[in-house]
Amino acid sequence: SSIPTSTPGSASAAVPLAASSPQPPPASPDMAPVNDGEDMDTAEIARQVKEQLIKHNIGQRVFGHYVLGLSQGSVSEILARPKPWNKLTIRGKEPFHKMRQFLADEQNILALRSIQGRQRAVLIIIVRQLLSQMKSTQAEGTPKTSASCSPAPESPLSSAEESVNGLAGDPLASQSSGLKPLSEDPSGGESQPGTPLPLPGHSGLSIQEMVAMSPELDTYAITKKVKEVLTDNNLEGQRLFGETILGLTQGSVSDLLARPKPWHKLSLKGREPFVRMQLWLQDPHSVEKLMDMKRLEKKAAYMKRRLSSLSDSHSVDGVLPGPDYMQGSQSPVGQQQLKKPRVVLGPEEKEALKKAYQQKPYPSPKTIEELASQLNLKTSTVINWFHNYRSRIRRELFIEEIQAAGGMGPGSEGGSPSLRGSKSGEGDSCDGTESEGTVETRQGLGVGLEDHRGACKDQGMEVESEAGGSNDSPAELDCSASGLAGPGSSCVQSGLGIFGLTEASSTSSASSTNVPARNPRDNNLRKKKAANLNNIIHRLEKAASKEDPSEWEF
DNA sequence: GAAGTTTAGGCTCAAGGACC
DNA sequence: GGTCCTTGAGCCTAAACTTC
Repeated sequence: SSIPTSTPGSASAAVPLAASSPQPPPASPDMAPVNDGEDMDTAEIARQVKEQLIKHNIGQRVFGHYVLGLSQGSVSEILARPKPWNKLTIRGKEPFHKMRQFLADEQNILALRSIQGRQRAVLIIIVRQLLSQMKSTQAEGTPKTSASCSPAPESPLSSAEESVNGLAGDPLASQSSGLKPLSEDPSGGESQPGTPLPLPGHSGLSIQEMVAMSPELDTYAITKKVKEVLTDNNLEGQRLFGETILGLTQGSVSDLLARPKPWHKLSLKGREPFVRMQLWLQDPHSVEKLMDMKRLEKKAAYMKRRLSSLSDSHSVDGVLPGPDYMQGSQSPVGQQQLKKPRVVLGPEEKEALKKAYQQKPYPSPKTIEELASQLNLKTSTVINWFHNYRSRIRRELFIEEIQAAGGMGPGSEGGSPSLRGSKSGEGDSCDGTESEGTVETRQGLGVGLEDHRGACKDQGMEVESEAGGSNDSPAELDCSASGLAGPGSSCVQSGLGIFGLTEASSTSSASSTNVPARNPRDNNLRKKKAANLNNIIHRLEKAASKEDPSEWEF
């Protein structure tokens, strides 16, 4: 009700999304007076707007569309290079009036955030309708196999389709976008990534809807719990769990479990596996089902072996099918020839790239060219390496921060899984720990880490400035004492709202015994960073907790 | 201001190698 | 042989930048 209506001028530009979309929140005529007498700090307004957009995960497109009635490009321009007030025309000043108005009332911001959420929900509903139409028009006689419903990866519907089908109780129809079209396996014998089992309960909601409505989940606690459950039940295989429950490959599961990202750093899509894990943990029959799958797989593997041994004995002239032939029902040879061999960088090449990274985390095209020619690599390989390295360093660094923050997360078990048992010699972990392997062995070294911190400063990743040195929040406090342990807290996420994970992260105290002592300088730095991080998280959560997902309309 | 292009980040897959 | 970890690469999206 407090959302201002659009101005007559901007109304034409601000196109409503759909009939179900809410009232757009642009400023009303009375709220955006063009008062030429006043002087506005356009840079400050732009900065604050930017901050709010980032904080609330609101895209420039949505903001421009609903608040300013401008395109994303224009919003980017205004926010990145706001002109001084005195150089703006009356028309040019209008967006700043609207932005100021937007900032003035938190309801506006929250409304816009819910619009963003609802846009996604509306999309899902549209896709759902399209799908049901498609299904009804499809020939009913065609037997449904996992392959027959498999969307091409490039299909824009594939992801949403998977989400819609995935929980609609139709496991056969649920294929993720990760599935390659060539994976059509009429036998359906092998489980594939992208065929997660239907999730328990919530049958009316798609996974995306659930993700959108989910309160903040403690990703560390969830992965920890999942690992525990899997280990306790002799279900260590990441592949089975990934393909059956998450619809992901083993590699992805490994990554997720070893280096879970904090919830607030994940996009909606990135949160999906965690919601799936959370729902899986809640299912009383989850372990049973997975064990059944394991048994079935074993049986299938046994049958396959028998079959292959039979066919071997019948093969003519020693023409033996290779492993690829066995895996894919289509085309072994042609496919094999099309496949690019994986590039494996040698230690010298990695070393050279790392050195280049330390000097410049964002190398110019010229530098990339030079590096590529020096190392005899393709430029795309060099670009990809930098891309991946930056990304992984960020993640490793964040985990480090969380560890330092007080034993939450992977560190509470005696070191991040990514740090635990790193391969001898290989030691290419992005955290700069090289081959030291464990946290313990890193004790006292601290060299690589510092180097990377330096590098990340260059990238503007330093969080210290974010806190602005203010210590008025419970930043320095231990989570248990800071009052952050309530719902929505990332420190002790014991109450997880509708998803209700229990005893999450109950082992925060364990860290005190497992995290080795560091040198004082390192400790101070970590404490300071952790404090700032807590501060940021606290402020974000405080803001986020004001919005009640149950009020969302779908 | 709109539209097109470039760049970076996020997510994921899957190959290759190491470990058990 | 099965499993896990690491990591190069592909694809998608959002933001920034450029052109008209």
